[in-house]
Amino acid sequence: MGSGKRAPGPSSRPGRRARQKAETGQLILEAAKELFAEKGFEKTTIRDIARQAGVGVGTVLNHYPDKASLLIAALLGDLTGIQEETLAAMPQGLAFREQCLHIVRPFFAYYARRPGLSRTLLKESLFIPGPWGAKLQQEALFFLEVVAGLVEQAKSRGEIRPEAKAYLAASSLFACYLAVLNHGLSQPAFVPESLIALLGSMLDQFLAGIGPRG
Amino acid sequence: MGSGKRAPGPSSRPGRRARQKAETGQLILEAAKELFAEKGFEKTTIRDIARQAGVGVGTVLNHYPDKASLLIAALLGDLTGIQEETLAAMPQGLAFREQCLHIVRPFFAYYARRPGLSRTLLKESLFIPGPWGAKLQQEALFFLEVVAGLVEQAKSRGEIRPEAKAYLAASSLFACYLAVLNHGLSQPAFVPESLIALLGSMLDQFLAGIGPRG
DNA sequence: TTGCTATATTGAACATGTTCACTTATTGAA
DNA sequence: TTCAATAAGTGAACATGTTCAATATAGCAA
Repeated sequence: MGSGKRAPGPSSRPGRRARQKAETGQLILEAAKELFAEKGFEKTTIRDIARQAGVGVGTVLNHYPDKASLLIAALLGDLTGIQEETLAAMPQGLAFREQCLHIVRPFFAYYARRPGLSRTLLKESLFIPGPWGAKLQQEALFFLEVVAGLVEQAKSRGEIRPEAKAYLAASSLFACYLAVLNHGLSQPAFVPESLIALLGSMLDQFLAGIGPRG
Repeated sequence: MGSGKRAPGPSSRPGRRARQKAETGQLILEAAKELFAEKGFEKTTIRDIARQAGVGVGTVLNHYPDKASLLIAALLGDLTGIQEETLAAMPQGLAFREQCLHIVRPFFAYYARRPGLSRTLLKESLFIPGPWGAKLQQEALFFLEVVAGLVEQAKSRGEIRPEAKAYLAASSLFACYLAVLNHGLSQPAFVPESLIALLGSMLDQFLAGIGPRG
């Protein structure tokens, strides 16, 4: 029934197949990005994506196991890009608190530009099977490592007590980040500034502790 | 096409309609509980539920706006029950840390008995529209209030410094609770004990703070 | 060139959540 | 009692994510 490859092409040298597959995958991804951005996740059907990419429906699901994976694929590149930029542009001499907020700010700005898709990403990202779910989780784990590293650096500056468990602290802070993000996305309007302020308060409290001074 | 009410019944006194509706809703809810518990959320179709309840497909969706709401309805009663029991059975003289863990333990035990449904609940509970989503969120907010109240009590016992912001602290702790829950449900086996231990460590760190002593 | 195998592609078929026009029962008024 | 209005109930129709057997191509060996 199918007509095989879309564009047979004249050349038959080795590597052709892999290149074709990569190109098709890219075509699908571009179409998905465009349509998700334009119409949102739920209003975009896989058939829409296939049509826009000039490809059969089955081909889309051959490259990405399900629609949620397609969303992750569409946004993950942006997210890792933001992460890299932000870490590369980390100013010197910032306190731990400000370092954390410096990382978070561009992410919140990104979410603010596409609250609908961000909502869906946050929701769909939970318990996703397959390689794309794993990639997203890997990204989160890398995030954790980064924050844990910042904690260690802050220790050496005397900003954080030496006996504090860095990874545990990073986990708690990441939990707060996600909770604040969830709260922000649950509001009708996503307001990054107030969310950053909220996260800042949490950071302060976490640094100071709430137990009796001693 | 439809045959109207399932059991017309002889009596026609007022209030009949409301009672019938409540009964039908209950029938549907029981069927949903049973099937969700037996086959899990995704393997249970709305048609299954309708058949088990002896009711048409449309009737199910007339009582609950969508499948996710049906899951919330099926579990929410249990959750509020656990909450009430746990609060009523709170031992006297417990430290704040132990009070928190005392509340969390029965919930984790509940999730451990149905990890699949708990996963789905956690995922589907994000951004659910309609009355059932609101009910679940209300439940979470009540939880927050309870923890904030415990913080205030701990203040008066001198266990928590007076200037600590109670609601902010409760929010951070709830965030950690959710993150630990998510982590546990992401593992192949949900092990309450180790999760409780993890949450305990977070509580300790949160009470002590990680900033320099002074 | 000629076959053979593995792989990419395809759309029809399927499963299932959801919508909706229609039927029937309840209720209160005439 | 009769009847009009309202509400509850119903399943066919629909929309869409996903599966899969069929098909065509690429890569490669003889």
